[in-house]
Parts: sequence; structure tokens; C-alpha cells
Amino acid sequence: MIFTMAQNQTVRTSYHHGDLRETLLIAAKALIAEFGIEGLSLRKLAERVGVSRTAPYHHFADKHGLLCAIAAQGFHQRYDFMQTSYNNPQLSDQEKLQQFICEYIRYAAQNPEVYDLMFGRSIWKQAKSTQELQDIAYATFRYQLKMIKHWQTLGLILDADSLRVSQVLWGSMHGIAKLYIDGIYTDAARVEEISMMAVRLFTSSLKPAE
Amino acid sequence: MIFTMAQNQTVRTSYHHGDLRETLLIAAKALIAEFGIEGLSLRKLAERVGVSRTAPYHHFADKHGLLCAIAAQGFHQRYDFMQTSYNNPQLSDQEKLQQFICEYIRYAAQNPEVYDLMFGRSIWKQAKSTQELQDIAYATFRYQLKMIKHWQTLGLILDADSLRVSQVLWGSMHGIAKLYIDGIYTDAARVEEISMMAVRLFTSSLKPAE
DNA sequence: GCTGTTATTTTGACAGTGTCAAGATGCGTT
DNA sequence: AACGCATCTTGACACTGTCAAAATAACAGC
Repeated sequence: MIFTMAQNQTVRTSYHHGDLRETLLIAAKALIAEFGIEGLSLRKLAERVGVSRTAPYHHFADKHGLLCAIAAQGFHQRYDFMQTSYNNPQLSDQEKLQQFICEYIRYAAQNPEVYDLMFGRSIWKQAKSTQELQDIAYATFRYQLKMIKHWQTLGLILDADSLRVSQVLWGSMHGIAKLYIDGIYTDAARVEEISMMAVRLFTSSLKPAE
Repeated sequence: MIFTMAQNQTVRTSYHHGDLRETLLIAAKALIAEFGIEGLSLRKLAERVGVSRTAPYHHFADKHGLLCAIAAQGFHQRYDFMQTSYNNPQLSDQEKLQQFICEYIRYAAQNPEVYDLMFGRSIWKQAKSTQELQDIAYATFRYQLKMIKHWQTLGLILDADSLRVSQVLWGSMHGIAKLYIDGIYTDAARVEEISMMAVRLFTSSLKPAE
């Protein structure tokens, strides 16, 4: 029965923490929000949670594993967003497409660190990503492709090779998001305008200019 | 008069190196190509060049400064590419636009680490970038904008707010490049196809479907 | 109740990192 | 020849991720 009151948050009521894994994830996200991904260290994390340096290693293979878990949570959230928006009966298809693009970029802008984790090279470059992460990620990709195919049949997007069109569209959203997140596009208000211009450019091919 | 033959490359002929700054840049790029940006350490670099750990600090403020210098070189190279391609009298304007997009993505694909440095958050997020870097970078941005404005007047691209269109187009190129570099789009051959699809999507608004 | 097994956490240690402060070295100028 | 300054080195510090071995607690079966 140990009470450890680290200067801010954690109260240990027993030797075994009870739910250390979840606690670590929450604290890690807070630290990342505060110091950025580069600024996250397992030791700082452990200290803030009130646990020894190596305790996290019994819940995650290593630092990379922890980051993968956070990214996986991000994908779940994105997947839900996408689905509810796409199934919202109050929106026209046109509006759904617009909302898809704008929400994608808005999500990235509001969760920059998690977004960076989700699509950053550290996870995808070396095929080191967790199985859990790969499953939810590929499910998300497939869902995007499905939506775009549907919009193509409705004539909202150029009806060429679906996969390629989808890759370009995704690339555009990703690029705009990235340029903002990384500090090249600095004005948050303008990002909405850029998103709208993207919508216009991708749909204008089929509608005569107003 | 000291001869230091580090196991591979460097021969010191005097206490003062002579051109350490340039040597460091070259060796750093080699190391980055070999181990990635994350894998570059100043100590490894110094050892490979055959110099002490802290010698680089007399030529760059810190590690960040060295990375800025590499990025600046990248911008110079890109700037030259852009210019020669844009001024090539053998190309039609249509071809120039296509080449601009394809070459942008190809450059990124072939120089992934330098590209990441040039547009990565480490340089732009905190306004910590060198003056030298900012100058050449903004010159590049302006040149891009100028080209796109010209293509708009020629009717090759949708003639809406130039800045916004330019930002979307740049975003698309950046996003496709990034998704490839970071290992999400894995097939190099397909990246060319994606680039071509991007060209088609951005120009199709003005030409009736073939 | 006691046992042994297993999951969890801790302590100690190691190699590696960026970078600061002080001292050593040699080139160029007066 | 001697001073000054740019350059380079040595030593040190506070970090980092992670491994091995020991300590501790929870849980199963008897």
C-alpha cells in the first residue's frame, strides 16, 4: 500500500497500478501536446505517472510501440468521424464530399501531433508498425476509397481510375494539412479557405464555371 | 602536422582542417542518406570526418544549424531546376506545367531526406530557421506563385484566387510526395502515374473530357 | 491457511546523445 | 618575434532508450 503523490496527478493505492497502460497513453498524449513528439521521453512520462523508468516496458514493447498505440487511437477516432458524417441523412452528397475534405484537414489541424504519428514515416517506413495499427489504418483507407468511388458514380468527381483519383485527393488533403501543421502555412483561418478551394478544384471539372 | 587516417576517408594534413564546413556538409548528407535524419548524430559525423566531437560547433551554431544549411542547399538546387525547366524554349506551356508537377514529386522521391529537411516541421515550426535558409526558401515560393499565375492567364489552370490555387496545388504535390516518402504509397512506379493523374485533375476543369 | 506461478514493478547499469566551459594549437598580421 | 584570433581538443554534464536481475504483489490450487 504505497501512496505516491507526484507533484501533480497520480495517487498510487497499491503496488500494482491497476490500469497503467491506459494511464500511460493519456499522460503521453498530454506530454506530446505540451512538448511535441520529439519532446516526449519515456522517463519524463514515467515520472509524471509516478512510476519507475522501465515500468512502461511491460505494457509496450518499446517507445515505438507506445507511439503506435496512440496512432491507432487516432485512426479509430477518424474512422468514426468519417462514418457518421458519411451516413448523416441530413447532408446531400455534394455536402458530404465537401465535409469530408474540410473535416479531414480540420482534424489534422486540431490534432497535429497525433496526425503526425498516424501518417509519419516513423510508423510506416520500416514495416515496424503494430498489427493492431495496421488493421485499423487499412480499414480507414478502404473506407475512403469506397466513398470516393461512390462520389464518382454520382458524377461529383472525375470518373477516372478510382485508385489514382483517390490517391491524388488524399495527397492533396494530406499535403495541405502537413504544410499547415509543419508551420509553412501559418494562418489557421486561411486553411479553411484553402480547403474550400480544394473542393472547388476537384469538383469544378464537371460543373461549368458559375 | 597531424595525419589522422580514420578507417575510411579523411586525411588531416594540418591542425586546421582547411575546409571543415564543406566537408561536414558532404559527410552529413552521406550519413543521412545511409541512416536517415534520425540516425544522424554529430558525434558519428565528427568521427567519420576525423575531427573531435565539438569541432562542428565552430561552423554551425548547433545540430539544427547544420540541418538548416543542408536544407538551404536543397532549395538552391530546386530553384535552379524550376528555373531551367520554366525557361526551356523547347517546351510548350502545357508541358511546362506537367513537368513542374512531375519533377517536383520526382525530386522529393529521389532526395527524401533533404526534402524532409526542407519542408519538415523542425525547420519551420519554431521560427528558428537561419536567415540564409529563409531567403532562398521564400524566393522559391515566390517563383512558384509567379509560374502558376502565368499558367492561369494562359487558361491552363482554374483562374480563381491565385494564392489559394497555388496553395492547393503545392499541397497536392507535397502530399503525394510525403505519402510516398513516408512509406504509405510504397510503389515508386505508381507515383509517376499518380503525378500524371494530378496533372489531369488540375487541368481538366478547363478542357472538355477527351 | 499455505504453496508455487505469474504478472507487475523497481533498481542498477550501459552505451549513446547534444552541448557547454576551458584549455591547446597554429595561422595571419603587425 | 609576438600578439590576437580562428580553430580544434579534452573533460564534463545532463539527458536519452533499454537490458538484466532482483523485488514485490496478485492469483491459482490444495
